[in-house]
Amino acid sequence: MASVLRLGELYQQSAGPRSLVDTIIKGDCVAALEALPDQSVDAIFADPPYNLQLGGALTRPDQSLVDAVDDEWDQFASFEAYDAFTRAWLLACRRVLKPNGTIWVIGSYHNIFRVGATLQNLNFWILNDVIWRKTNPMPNFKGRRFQNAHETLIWASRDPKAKSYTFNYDAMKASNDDVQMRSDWLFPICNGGERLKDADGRKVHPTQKPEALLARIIMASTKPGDVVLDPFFGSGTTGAVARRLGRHFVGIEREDSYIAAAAARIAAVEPLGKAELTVMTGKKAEPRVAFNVLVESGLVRPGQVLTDAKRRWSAIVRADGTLAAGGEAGSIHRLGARVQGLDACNGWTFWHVEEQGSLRPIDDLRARIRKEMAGLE
Amino acid sequence: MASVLRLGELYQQSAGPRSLVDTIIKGDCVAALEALPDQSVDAIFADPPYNLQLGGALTRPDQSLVDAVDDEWDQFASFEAYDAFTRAWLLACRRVLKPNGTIWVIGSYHNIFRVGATLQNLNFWILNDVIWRKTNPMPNFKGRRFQNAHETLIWASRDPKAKSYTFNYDAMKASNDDVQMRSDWLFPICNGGERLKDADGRKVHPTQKPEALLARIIMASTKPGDVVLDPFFGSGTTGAVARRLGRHFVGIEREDSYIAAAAARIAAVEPLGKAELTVMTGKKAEPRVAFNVLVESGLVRPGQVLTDAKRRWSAIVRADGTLAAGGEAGSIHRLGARVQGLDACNGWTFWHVEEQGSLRPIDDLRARIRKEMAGLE
DNA sequence: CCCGCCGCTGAATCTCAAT
DNA sequence: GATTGAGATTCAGCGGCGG
Repeated sequence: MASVLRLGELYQQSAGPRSLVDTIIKGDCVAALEALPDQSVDAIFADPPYNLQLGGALTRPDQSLVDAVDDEWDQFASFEAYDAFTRAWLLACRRVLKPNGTIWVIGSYHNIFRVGATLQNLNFWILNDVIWRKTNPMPNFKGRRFQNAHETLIWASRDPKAKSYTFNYDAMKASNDDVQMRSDWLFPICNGGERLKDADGRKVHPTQKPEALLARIIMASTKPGDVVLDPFFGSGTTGAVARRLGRHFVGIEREDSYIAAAAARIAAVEPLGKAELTVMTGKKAEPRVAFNVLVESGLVRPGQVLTDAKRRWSAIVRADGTLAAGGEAGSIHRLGARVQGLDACNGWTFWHVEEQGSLRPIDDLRARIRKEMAGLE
Repeated sequence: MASVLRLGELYQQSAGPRSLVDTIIKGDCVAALEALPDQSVDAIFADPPYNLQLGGALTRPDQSLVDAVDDEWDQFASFEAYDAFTRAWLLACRRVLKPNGTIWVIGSYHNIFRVGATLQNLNFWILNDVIWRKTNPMPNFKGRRFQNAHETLIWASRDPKAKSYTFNYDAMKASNDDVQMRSDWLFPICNGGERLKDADGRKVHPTQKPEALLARIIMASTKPGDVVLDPFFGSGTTGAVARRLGRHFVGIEREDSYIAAAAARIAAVEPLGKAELTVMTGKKAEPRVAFNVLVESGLVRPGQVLTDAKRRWSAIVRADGTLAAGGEAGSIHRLGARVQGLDACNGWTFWHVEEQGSLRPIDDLRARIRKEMAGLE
């Protein structure tokens, strides 16, 4: 039986029969869940091990070493072992989830497909998959793949018949400039002051999630006073955000160091008053539009000739979204600099296309695309 | 055995042994794939049935009916049936894929988790999951979920050991404002003039994919002249884009109406010329020039002093094309690593020579040699 | 006090040809 | 197949430090 750590008297109303509310239960996820009654939590957020299967060490171009997630808890012998683990904790979660409750699971391509298939096999009903787009992901240092710039969340109800799950549609829409909240969300990764550090300045947990992500999840799919279970509590982001937003939490965690850090973190949280429990909206930057978007959209054709404003230089558009001129090739910026013999050049304003007899900078074409994308971040 | 429809004489060079190249094979995916030899295609793009499992009819707020994907080919009795189907066509694809080939599969949350898990079970190696963010997705009319604004693609190599798969990293980066291409892509859904319509103005295929999406995929992961297989050819977007971009295609499709539309569409495509199709490459593709070539050509003299960009370290050039510093000697790379106390170092960018008062990396001198060499060809 | 430069870092399945 | 060695490879953001 797992031992229970109560967080002082964070919530008076949690005393009595709901004795595990607002606590961190120390122990293995499946065993610890036995302490909870059937159908006792309103929502679940789960950030299970991703089973990354990393190879050797990875260095950046400056030869510094990437601090890999190589913790023991992320090691599985095989996909079968990972599937068995996934099935076990999802089944345990299913028992304690209320019939109209929903579950969120986050993962990467290493594990999320197995998690999603297992969810379906256990008769959970997927409501959405949601993409967390990272504003500042780690680059692909060796240039062998696309930059892995997102993680995937699955949001599912307990079973297909459940129609009365909580979804605060109007709050989501109102907080999103009065258009429906989409399934792709943009947030920075957790760093800076929010990132928990130990006395030596080292990160407390290798995969601490940003509070903004949990805030969106909790605001979207729970009501004030609801109980949110996190079976892989880690640094306690779910607990901190739940408390701030006037929800209750139950955390399960095996490692003492994580439990201690999470407990201190949550104790320091100041719950918001009822009035402030409205959703915060993220800033929207002007969408970045790269030159290949013009090519792919057909606004600029491969083979088309670009010139500068005075037709002193010209270049040919290639299908891969680069330019070629005089045996050289490169991006619109590099080649613009190259033909002029400069170190740098803004290709958007330098290169022009002919339209109805007059020259227009390709920046005008980009503006057209941006207009179509307006509001998409 | 499937029947074969040849698309006129689209490609003269495809006659003879490669008799199925640039054709649409009519038939069931798995059976038709038997017509292809082992390890005969460079890349695969697959847009399999999504197994949408839609309930009743869906109406918009104005009571108009949403034209749902309710085609017979999208109906499966169970997840088990869908898994068996997925496993069968992926195995057949695996056989015809070259060892260094890659496969793309697109799907939604209804099916992509099962597809991803099956890919892993069959020993495909996931390289990225890529998110197609839609600029103009259909709203969620009932307001019960987030707007489903994306689809997911999985990009995988044939097996984990395959390291030489095609990825045109430099072209992707150069066309993306000189930063790495991310795993989230923004494209409009296919409509307007690109959307195939029949004589009555009805869409020919319910899930026609945008050409821009296929263009990015083909430009990123194939070379000109490669063969791209699409086992669920549908309206032939893969074939049309492959032909335009100087790649070959093989399509497999069951329905005559789709085959006819695709054949007409592809026949109308104008392939781009060789110059427009040249793919941007990086240093890895350049001919090797050893440091001693610089010494032998006199660009660098024995006894000359090299330093790093900030003049923190220096070394002396020896006549044999090695460097010496502080009693140590070795290649430009080894010695660069040595003086910095690192495991590795790119000597070409680390070491500099003084020229007219300013420091230039010896990589610049190498570029000069390469330019002379290029003129000799 | 501010600005710029520099160093550090984040869930990462991350080289390749020659021998 | 394993080993060796050349040499190619990063984006956004935070914080510290110096001018």
